Amino acid sequence: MRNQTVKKKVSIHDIARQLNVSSTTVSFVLNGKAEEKRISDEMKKRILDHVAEVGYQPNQVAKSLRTGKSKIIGMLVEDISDPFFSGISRQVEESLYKLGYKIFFSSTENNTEKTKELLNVLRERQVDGYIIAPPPGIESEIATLIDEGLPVVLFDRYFPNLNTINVVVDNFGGASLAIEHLHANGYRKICLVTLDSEQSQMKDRLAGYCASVKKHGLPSIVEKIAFRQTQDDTVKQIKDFLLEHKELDAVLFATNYLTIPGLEAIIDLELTIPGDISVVGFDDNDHFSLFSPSITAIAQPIEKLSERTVKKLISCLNREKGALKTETEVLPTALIIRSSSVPITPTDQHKTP
Amino acid sequence: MRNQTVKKKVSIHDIARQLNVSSTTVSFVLNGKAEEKRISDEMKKRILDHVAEVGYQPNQVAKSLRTGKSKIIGMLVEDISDPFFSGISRQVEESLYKLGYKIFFSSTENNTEKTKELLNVLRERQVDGYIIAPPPGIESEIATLIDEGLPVVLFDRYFPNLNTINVVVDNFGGASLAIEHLHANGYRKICLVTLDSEQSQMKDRLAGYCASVKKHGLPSIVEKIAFRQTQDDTVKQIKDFLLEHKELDAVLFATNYLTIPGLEAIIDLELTIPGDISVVGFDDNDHFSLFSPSITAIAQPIEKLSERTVKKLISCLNREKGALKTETEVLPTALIIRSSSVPITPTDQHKTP
DNA sequence: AATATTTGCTAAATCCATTTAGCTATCTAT
DNA sequence: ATAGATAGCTAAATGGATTTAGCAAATATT
Repeated sequence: MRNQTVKKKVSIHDIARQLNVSSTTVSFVLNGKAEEKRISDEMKKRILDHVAEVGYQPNQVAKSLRTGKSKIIGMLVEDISDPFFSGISRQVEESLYKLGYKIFFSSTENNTEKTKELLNVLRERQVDGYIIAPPPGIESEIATLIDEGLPVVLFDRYFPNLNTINVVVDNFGGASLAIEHLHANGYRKICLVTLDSEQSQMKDRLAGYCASVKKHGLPSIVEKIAFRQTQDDTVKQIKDFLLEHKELDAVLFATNYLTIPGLEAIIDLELTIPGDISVVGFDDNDHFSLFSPSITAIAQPIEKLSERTVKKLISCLNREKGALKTETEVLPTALIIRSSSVPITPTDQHKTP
Repeated sequence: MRNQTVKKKVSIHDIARQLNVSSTTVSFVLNGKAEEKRISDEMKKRILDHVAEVGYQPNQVAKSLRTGKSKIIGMLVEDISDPFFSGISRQVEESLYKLGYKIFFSSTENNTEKTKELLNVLRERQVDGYIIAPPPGIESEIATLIDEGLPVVLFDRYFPNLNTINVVVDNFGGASLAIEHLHANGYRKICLVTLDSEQSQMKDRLAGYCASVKKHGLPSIVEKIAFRQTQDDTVKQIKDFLLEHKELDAVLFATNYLTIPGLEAIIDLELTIPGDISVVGFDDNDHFSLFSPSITAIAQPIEKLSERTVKKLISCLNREKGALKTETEVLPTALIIRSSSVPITPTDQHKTP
């Protein structure tokens, strides 16, 4: 009659005691080892019935401690509130949930120190595997995880000199696609507004841009935005840049959180799209078709990316101690053509904004 | 020379053995109970130095098992890829991370059964507290958590007949704000497009709409959209609705994932905003200012909501067994006026789309 | 000097499940 | 009748921490 408020959870020992059997037997039955361990069908039934009746549920923490497995995956994204990452997170969570895994999400904010801490926390919690969009400077920590034989899959970006399993999109090809499209539509002074970043996805997009403009004998005009700055500063910087480069007739924004401030900058300057300047964004967005004009974009295959990432991780988790084949899977991007990049009209040709 | 691949983790016992002390002493020192337990400063230093040197880190799983605390919060949102929820998740994660808590996120998809399972998983994992945007039909499970004295904070929606701690926005007031604004700008046939849902936030928005139109003697025209249907079906339903109600001059969409299909429907019908129909969305979005026309919206205070939710949970977690005061905190919304709802012009008056 | 108190530390129990090693009783084969 | 096999179950160790109860030595008190 004492502890009414806090219901004591029943343990496997309570179950065993109530049935007058040993907890070993109960454990065997509950873990599907009845035959293997030669537990009689009668006993099995008795235990299962009673467990169902009292609604006993094993303490997962104790289980994790003993087995070293947690059925938890640690997932580190750059920013859970970014549509690209939250989209992937959602899909990954759904797939893994169906396989009985739970997920720890955290935002790294692309911050090396925070990520180190997060990895530490995940390790202490004995997560079974890792899905990571790594920030810069985290190579050695990732290498350590790999060395210890832990299942790790990197996505979105990776470290070319690290033997990891990676799932990324064809950033080089995506950027090329954008330039080819703009070029075909008559644009000749195409700039790239990108982040000042050494991460693989950004380097590849830059490389794709450079290769394409070079191929067509166009000038290479690149503006790099510092990573950690306010949205307002970014808008300001892009405005300044556009004012200094009045010759531009098109701009490719290298990532979704440059496209938005970029559009703001263009609107602030009262330039018309695509009359004064044509726009393509790397990374599509649900809303781009509702913008006016609608925004042409390089779409990343979010579903496919999630699916492949999960598949890789799962095969990693299930592998029988065998060495895991490290490989980088590259998924194709798609050009979604909308009105922000319609073919240049004769009268628009070489018009200065 | 054997186990090169799998580094054995050091335990507190290893530390104790290496220093020739008992693990009890090490534990006391590491948990800041040195004075309390009268451990000499000399011993304390010896232990701390050694721990730092070998980089020992306590196994959190073992710790959780013993203490019953996990330093993990379970957070259930409707959909982690929805900007409203991912925004809140991001903020909550950041705040709680600073306080040493990690978070389990999951998307309920507003699905009662999935949520029950999720709550079970969270309980088994011994999370220290819960932050939940509850789906319908989950009252008794929530009540159970409360009965067991577990820290629970509901947000965005709640159950009026349940004694929980809730943090929500003024949905009634927000909807009223929208109608007042539309009315003041000359609109007279204002409909509400909402979800067919009994959840508190939706009921309150509907009530706010009804009260406001009634106050001004306007007709009450409400279209309810089934919750679980495809975006395409939603667009179709809204189109049909608009075609059947050509008298409408303004529409309030009750939630962000109705505003987007709603705008699509309007574009498909080749209606102009706000010429043919004026639009206000409940729940603002970063992109609304870039739409053309830009979209007027009722903004929810995401930061404040996150902050208050975390604060409530923390005080719950830290409370000294005392009864927690159950209360519903209601935060104000703000009307962000943009061009989708500019004052009606004389020539527009009572124009039929 | 004898007793009481304080200091400084530790053995062992505990949290709850899994798993190894092994025991007893029954059955089979010779 | 007896050794060997098998069926059916369990005691105890284990994972890695925290925490209770308490011991021995040093110091203080009378």
